[in-house]
Amino acid sequence: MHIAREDAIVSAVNRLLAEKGFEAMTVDEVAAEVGIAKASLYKHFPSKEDLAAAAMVRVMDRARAFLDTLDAQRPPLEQLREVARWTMAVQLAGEMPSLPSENSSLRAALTTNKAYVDGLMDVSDRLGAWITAAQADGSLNSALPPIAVLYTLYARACDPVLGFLKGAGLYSNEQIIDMVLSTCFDGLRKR
Amino acid sequence: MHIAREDAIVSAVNRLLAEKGFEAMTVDEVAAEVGIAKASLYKHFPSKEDLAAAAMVRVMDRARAFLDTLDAQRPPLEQLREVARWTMAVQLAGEMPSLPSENSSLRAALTTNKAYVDGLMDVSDRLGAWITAAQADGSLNSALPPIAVLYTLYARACDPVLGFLKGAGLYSNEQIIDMVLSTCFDGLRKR
DNA sequence: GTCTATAAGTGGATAGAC
DNA sequence: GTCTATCCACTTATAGAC
Repeated sequence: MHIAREDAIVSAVNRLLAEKGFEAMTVDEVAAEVGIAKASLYKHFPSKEDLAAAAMVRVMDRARAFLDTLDAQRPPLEQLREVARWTMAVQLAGEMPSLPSENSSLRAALTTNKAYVDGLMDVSDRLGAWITAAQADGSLNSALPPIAVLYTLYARACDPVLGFLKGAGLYSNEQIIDMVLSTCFDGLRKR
Repeated sequence: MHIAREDAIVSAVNRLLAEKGFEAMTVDEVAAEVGIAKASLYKHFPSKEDLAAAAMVRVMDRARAFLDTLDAQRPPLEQLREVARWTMAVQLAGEMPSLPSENSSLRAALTTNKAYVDGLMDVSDRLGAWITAAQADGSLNSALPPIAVLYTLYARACDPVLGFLKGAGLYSNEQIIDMVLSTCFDGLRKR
């Protein structure tokens, strides 16, 4: 009923955000995709920003659920690689919302959304633990500040290289992910 | 006179595109920054897309001019590294237009703009030659298709990691560029 | 809660005088 | 070529009936 409908709304928002981004997505489209009137949407979510925030909260929840499935016994660098693989798979599946990274009304709305911020903090803490562990065991470059590693991993979720390579039409999704994983962890230089 | 004014227009467009992106930039803002009426703008450029295309053509010209300054005697991998460094410096200086990479009216306008396409092809050809040379001399990972390397380098021009690290406020522009250069060419894994 | 209808505002583009 | 003034399509958001 109520929850199911809001779930359908968030699904539509998530898909449209992945396809066109926040600015190009219109509330009319969301309502049309859900099959309800626009005014009804606003009974569930008070603004377009809140719609996008709800989609981001869901993605963050999906990420945390994925982290829960990982085998805690495996080496930390492997965990990080699996996380990067997952984010790229989500993006290639057309399920990763694409948001403006700066100077937007959406940024302010997101930073004041407790559910989103809490989720982001949780994910960052878990990744941060693996990063420091991987640097301690010598598998990750210790010259890089952990924050730079964290951002580099987050950036895989919106890497335009995935879309470019997909557009080239020469490689499967798995090949694309493997190539970008290679550039991310092994670098362009020959090992 | 005419040329100087159009140059001022393109400069304003370039700055606003770097600051806010194509969709968030309004033609009113461009006119206000140049100090002329909006209708006058449209005497010089027939559409907002053409404004952005002109900015992209200028960036492409700047890139080609930079390529001309490189010492052709140096190893190809060094050339590629210098190109990546340059694109990141331009971005950090707030002079790199940020455009939607897909599904936009702008994409169509750009692909039919001969000056832009020619410039892009020229740059791609020059980078492509260095890429294959670097793979031949063993300095660049030969398992990666050259197109994947090319896109990876292009992506440095719009890498959100630069802005994230700048926002952290802990590092200088030079440090940020060196870190991202390291992750790009050497990878996250320990060497 | 859902709907139709519309308010309120914005942005790209243009008409027409000078 | 530049200006003022305006048009028109579109978008977010809301009012009010059911």
